[in-house]
Amino acid sequence: MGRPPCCDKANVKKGLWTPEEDAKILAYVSNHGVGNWTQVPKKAGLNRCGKSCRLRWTNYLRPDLKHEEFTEQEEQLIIQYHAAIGSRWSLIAKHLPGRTDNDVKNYWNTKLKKKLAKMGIDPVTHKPISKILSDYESISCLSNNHQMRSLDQNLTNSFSQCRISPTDNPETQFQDVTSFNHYVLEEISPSSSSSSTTSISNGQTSSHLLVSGAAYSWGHKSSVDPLLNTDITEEEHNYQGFLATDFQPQIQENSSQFQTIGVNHTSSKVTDDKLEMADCKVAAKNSVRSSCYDYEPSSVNSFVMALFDRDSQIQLDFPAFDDILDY
DNA sequence: AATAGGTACAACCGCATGTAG
DNA sequence: CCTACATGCGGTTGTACCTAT
Repeated sequence: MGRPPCCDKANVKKGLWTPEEDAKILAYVSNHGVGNWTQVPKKAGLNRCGKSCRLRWTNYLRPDLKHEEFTEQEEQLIIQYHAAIGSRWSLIAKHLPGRTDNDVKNYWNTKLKKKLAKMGIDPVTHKPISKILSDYESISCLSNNHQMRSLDQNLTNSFSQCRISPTDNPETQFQDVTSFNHYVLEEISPSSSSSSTTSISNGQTSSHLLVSGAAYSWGHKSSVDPLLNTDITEEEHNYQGFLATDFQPQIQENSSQFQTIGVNHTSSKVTDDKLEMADCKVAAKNSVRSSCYDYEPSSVNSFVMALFDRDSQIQLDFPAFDDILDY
């Protein structure tokens, strides 16, 4: 029953790879191509686990990998993606040509976390640390107080809200939607409680939505928090300025991955059926949620609200991640 | 020169999911 | 349909190198 084991785990070599071992992997791949990693140790003459060989190839030996320092632009992209989707390193790495998930993860853990902390920004929530601390103080004051019930009510409300993009007219963001099936979201403005209609094509690719979403969440210089619609702190303003300064998503005309990233967010077809399914699902769910919008942010629970709020925003902006955030 | 502490990053581990048999 | 392995992923560890004392 089942397949035979890939290797004898007790007798395989572990630890750093030697140049000779690297040469064997490279020779094997150039002769046989990539894949069938369980056979690689035997055929390449290596005393390693196939899984280890695959990892060495994907993280280090692949010819398309960059081995130089991360650029300022890559750094800002990582921060923006992390703010939007958290530590989904493989997803983030897909948008940084020549970088692996391991590269991005290591760079985040060794450099970027510290850099943000120095700026007074919490690397987990991407919110000012001073604000988080004051929110924790406020929350701790609630323990003997029946305000907890209203907090609970507000959390419930946060799940059911939709919010207007703080940037431009959505119609300018999603062009050419008529060529695809598209879905209509009823979105309720938090300030006016009035509704407007936004057409979102299910033909958007996740990469385009990612960049546009991250850019308008953090890349503008407004003095209003795009998530909470309240005044922001100095640290937060500086952080947004830091991300916005000289930042232009890289446009590579001949690269399908980055072809239409930019200010227009022109539509492009999704080739992955799963993405289309996710878009449909979220569109339907959001249209239901929007009907019961009734939430006013308060300073007491703004930290917790910000977390749930951000996830709601992500679900709107990045339908492909719906399953991840569907708690 | 010795060594303790910090840093960077390669590699491993364990889990979840997909799939061959 | 079930079992066990392959694959992909994120978290963690190990180790080489650097710097300060």
